[in-house]
Amino acid sequence: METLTLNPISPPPIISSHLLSSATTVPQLKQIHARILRSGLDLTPSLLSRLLSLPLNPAAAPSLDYALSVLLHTPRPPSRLRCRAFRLLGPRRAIAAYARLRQDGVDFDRFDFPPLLRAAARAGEGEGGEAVVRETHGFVLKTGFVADPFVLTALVRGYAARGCVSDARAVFDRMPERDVVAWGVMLDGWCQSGCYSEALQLFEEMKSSDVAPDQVILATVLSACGRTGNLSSGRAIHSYILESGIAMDAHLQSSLINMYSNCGSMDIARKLFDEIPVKDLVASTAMVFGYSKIGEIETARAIFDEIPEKDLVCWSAMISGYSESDKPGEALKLFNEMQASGVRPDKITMLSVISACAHLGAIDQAKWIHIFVDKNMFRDVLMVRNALIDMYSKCGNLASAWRVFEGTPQKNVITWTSMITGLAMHGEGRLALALFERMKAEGVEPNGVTFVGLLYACSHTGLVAEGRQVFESMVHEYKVEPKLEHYGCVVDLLCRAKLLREAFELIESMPFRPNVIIWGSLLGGCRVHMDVELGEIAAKRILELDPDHDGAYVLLSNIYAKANKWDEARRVRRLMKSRGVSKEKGCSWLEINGNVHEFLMGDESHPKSKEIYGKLEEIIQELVLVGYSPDTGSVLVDLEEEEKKEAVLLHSEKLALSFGLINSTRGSCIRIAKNLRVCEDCHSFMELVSKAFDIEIVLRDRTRFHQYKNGVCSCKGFW
DNA sequence: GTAGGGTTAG
Repeated sequence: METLTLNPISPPPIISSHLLSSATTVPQLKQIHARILRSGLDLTPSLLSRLLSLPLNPAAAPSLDYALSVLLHTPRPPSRLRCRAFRLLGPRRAIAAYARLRQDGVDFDRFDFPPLLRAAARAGEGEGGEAVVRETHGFVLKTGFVADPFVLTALVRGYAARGCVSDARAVFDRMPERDVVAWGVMLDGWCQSGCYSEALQLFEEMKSSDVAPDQVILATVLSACGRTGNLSSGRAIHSYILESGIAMDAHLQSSLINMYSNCGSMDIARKLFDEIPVKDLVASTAMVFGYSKIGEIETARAIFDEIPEKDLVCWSAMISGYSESDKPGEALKLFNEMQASGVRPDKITMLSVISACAHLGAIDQAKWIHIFVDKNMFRDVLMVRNALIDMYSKCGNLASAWRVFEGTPQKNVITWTSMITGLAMHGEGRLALALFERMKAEGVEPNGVTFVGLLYACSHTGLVAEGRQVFESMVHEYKVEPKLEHYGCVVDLLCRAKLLREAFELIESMPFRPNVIIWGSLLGGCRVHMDVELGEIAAKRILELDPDHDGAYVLLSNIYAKANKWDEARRVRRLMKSRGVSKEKGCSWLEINGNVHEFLMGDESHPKSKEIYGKLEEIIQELVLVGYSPDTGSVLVDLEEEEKKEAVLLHSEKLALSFGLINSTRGSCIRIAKNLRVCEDCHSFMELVSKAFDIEIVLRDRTRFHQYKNGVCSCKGFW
């Protein structure tokens, strides 16, 4: 540490000006401070002034604490120093300083408020930010002279940042004069609170005011259009820009591209993007995002690869693109590449990576990412914890999900919803309902997604009465407007409970046009509980909406086959073939020692393929002894019965299970993830294997978990 | 006052 040579006999006046101005670090100033105290002279204002002009590191808490304590020991610090202190100390200390100064009866002036309000805007939860905004507002009302545009704009921002957006609007409305910045702050305020239609409304007001929108305003409002997928408003703004002759700068160009990308209009986005001579990083990221969203992940990757200097945001966009496009393995690979290139992830990147792990369903990867989270200071970030809860649930590890959940002190609605949904996925419907009671007791308001989870919990556990009651309370007690997916859950609930006719009536009477998912639930129910007539209707409706829906053909044909209507079954299959529709290939994943192995139906590409088929043969022989015979009801192709048996025995989850058995010992657990729903034969196969081989099997299919133990599955038949 | 990436469901 650098030290200053102090002459112990030098007289006090020299300490004051010369030494103070030559100090360049906080430790040096501290030494001088000690001398000043000994000298008996009060030089704290000069000391404070010098201290606040040093480059104080915002991350260096000790020097900021020191600055705060000097400020608090300075009697009546002048306005200039108060301002600088509010700016430099960081939100928490700035608010503490303000509280003390107010107690000391300091007369604040209009220069104090903007930096103070900025601190209040940035303060964390529970640090008193909102109180500061309200008190400042009180000052402004009491002393009319403080009502200058800077203070009022800062107030608008302060209220908006604290989530009090209607208070912000009230201040904004009473401003005698509003410049373009004031409009911008208000506009941003609505956007930050997710009130995008109000933002658009405000933009309309602005157009008829005497202040003309500039590039910043337009970029903000375009972003609002993008976030809400409001293509028509976005296009109108595009026209407005062209008509009003506002200069198209790089920011605005990127905002436009982003708006079109977000609205799924990739043709227009592409055209605008191609017109840019030098590809802007932001515009490229918007393109990567847009192509990922419409499922053109290869095109997204091509643009991503062309970006010369990749920053954190574009890496994250590409990672999340893979994660959302059913390519979680690629997402994790890219995450490793990102780190190898020296880019550090932030919490938003982590959300995508954790979500990728959840989609992958691989528990070893999940544990690894959790360790990564802890090592990299993301442990206490609520959003990250929420994502971890979901990840563990989806990886079949409910106990770990629960541990993260209970270890989260400040739970928000997403925390509760994730845990409720996790319990639902694992067939713990009653626990999910109990958790909802706890959530209510703790005063957390459920949202629409919470109710999806709860209804889902009921339908996957066969709790019909409870499910109806949940739907009732959602509408009447919580005033959550039921959306299509809520009706979908109720339809699912009724179908699983064999109340097919009632489900059909609900579909016909609900205030939405049913989509393929809703009809699919009914069709699935008809398949399980055998209702040919309703099944035909459901399949017909699905194929009207989506002629390429492979599941509809498959299920309808299964229904006919099960009802011994062979001609009909064949007709459906021929129709499917003539329309060129093919069934999505079954695919299963199995994780061994951190490596994920992929199996397709009838797959022989695995290096240990021979061994796998040998093991499968052995398993079948053992199961036949306990009465197993292949159930071919789910086989679609026109085959002889023997060949069908063979086909069902080649299902991807059976191959994965064989490989799992080769690599595990009795009493352990095999985890398999599958892209489709598990078929009836595989389901009973797994049950039998769990008993015969004394092994636990956790199978995640498209909709839920099946945990096979000692011959029984946790789904109790609801699947 | 500034455009790009985000957790729960489907």
